[in-house]
Amino acid sequence: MTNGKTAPMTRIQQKNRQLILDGALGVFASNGFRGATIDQIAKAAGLSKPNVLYYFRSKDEIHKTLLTRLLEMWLAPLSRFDPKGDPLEEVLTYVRAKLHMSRDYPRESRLFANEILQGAPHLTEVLEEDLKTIVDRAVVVIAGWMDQGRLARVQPQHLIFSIWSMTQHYADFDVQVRAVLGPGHDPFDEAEKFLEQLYRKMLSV
Amino acid sequence: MTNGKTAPMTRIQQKNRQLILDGALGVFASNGFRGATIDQIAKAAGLSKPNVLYYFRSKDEIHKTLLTRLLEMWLAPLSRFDPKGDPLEEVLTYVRAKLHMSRDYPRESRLFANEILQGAPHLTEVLEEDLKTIVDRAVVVIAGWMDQGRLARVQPQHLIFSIWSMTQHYADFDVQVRAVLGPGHDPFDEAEKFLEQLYRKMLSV
DNA sequence: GAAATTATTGACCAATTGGTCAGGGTCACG
DNA sequence: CGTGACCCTGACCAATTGGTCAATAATTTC
Repeated sequence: MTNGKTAPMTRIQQKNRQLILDGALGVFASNGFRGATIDQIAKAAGLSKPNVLYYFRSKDEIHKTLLTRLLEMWLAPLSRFDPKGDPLEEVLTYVRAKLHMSRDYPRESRLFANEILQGAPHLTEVLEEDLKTIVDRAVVVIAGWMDQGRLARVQPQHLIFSIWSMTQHYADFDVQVRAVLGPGHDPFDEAEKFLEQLYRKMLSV
Repeated sequence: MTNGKTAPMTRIQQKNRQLILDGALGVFASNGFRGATIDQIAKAAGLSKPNVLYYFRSKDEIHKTLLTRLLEMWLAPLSRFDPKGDPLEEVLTYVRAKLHMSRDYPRESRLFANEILQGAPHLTEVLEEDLKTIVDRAVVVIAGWMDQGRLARVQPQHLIFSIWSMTQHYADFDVQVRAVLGPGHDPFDEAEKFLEQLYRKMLSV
């Protein structure tokens, strides 16, 4: 039942596991792991607490499932760099993709931020294997462009960090961004223009 | 006793309140507010739980005290922009100051990040008053430089966001940064060089 | 449509946790 | 050196919370 690969899931299992994960995503994102209670998750999912624990062995398992699913989606765009494409446009496409993810999936961004902030207790091994591998591949592509003189030379890893931090900032620090801007602003729209300017100037040779 | 202004504090009060705040900073930073327990704080401070509650009425009060103190230190460098200085150097000085704060006070950075991530339940009013006021002042100075053609024109608020997000990233997402870089890197040293390049190119007219 | 399987829940438990309190120790100060 | 204010703690409490379980309801299967 907890094994997605072999055990065939009934319709009810499909539906309820999804309800739980959806509810839990919001609860974890806005309260952190320790701050989230199974009761809150159950309520958000529209189920009873024992019923939640019927579909997931523990709170930990819900959290872990969520993180695993999330990580795939989160890292996917990084694998889409095309060495044959126009370097600057490739980077800008990635920046936009990440920014739109922050805008459209802020709960996912916050869940991830929470986890990393706490020292990634459930992610350390994934971080050091999958993540590093994916980033390393992207770094090779980017460094290639720089070697060819098609992109200004900067340390590729930090270029990637800059994209992550600035785009995720608009999801994770949303309240702060809005408090500073005040009413009458569209943070994500403005951010998109700002980031395009920034990377065009920075990366042009 | 809880009022720092009028009531004179004994040596013991001074010392123990400081011990508690120091201990609590670490505990809150690495566990979040809900994840932190008074027992952990007491242990970190080397005091008994009831003794901690002798110096602070509640866990909330410790947290609030910490945030208030922190916010001052955190925002101070933003007020130091000198309209008469060299624009690019002024910005770079601020960037360096923030990066060094991330390096030297990562617990403070994480405490702050945790609070904002949870929607800033204890900071909303401060955020919308003090923070906005300070930022608005800095925005005026920066916009002035741009009007004089001494700095490339970008939206000043987002310039500030970019500095905050990229510098704090190295404290808040430390595990991720180190996982990606692997051994043999000094994240903060590299970041300093990267950020200098970035802002020089971006802000040069 | 009955048996077998799956789904659901109220009631409960043990552990944790924020906070209290009475009583005893310690320190400053006259 | 005595006394009042300050400091500290073991024992305790009520609320919360992760998780269990026996019993019941709903579905599927044959």
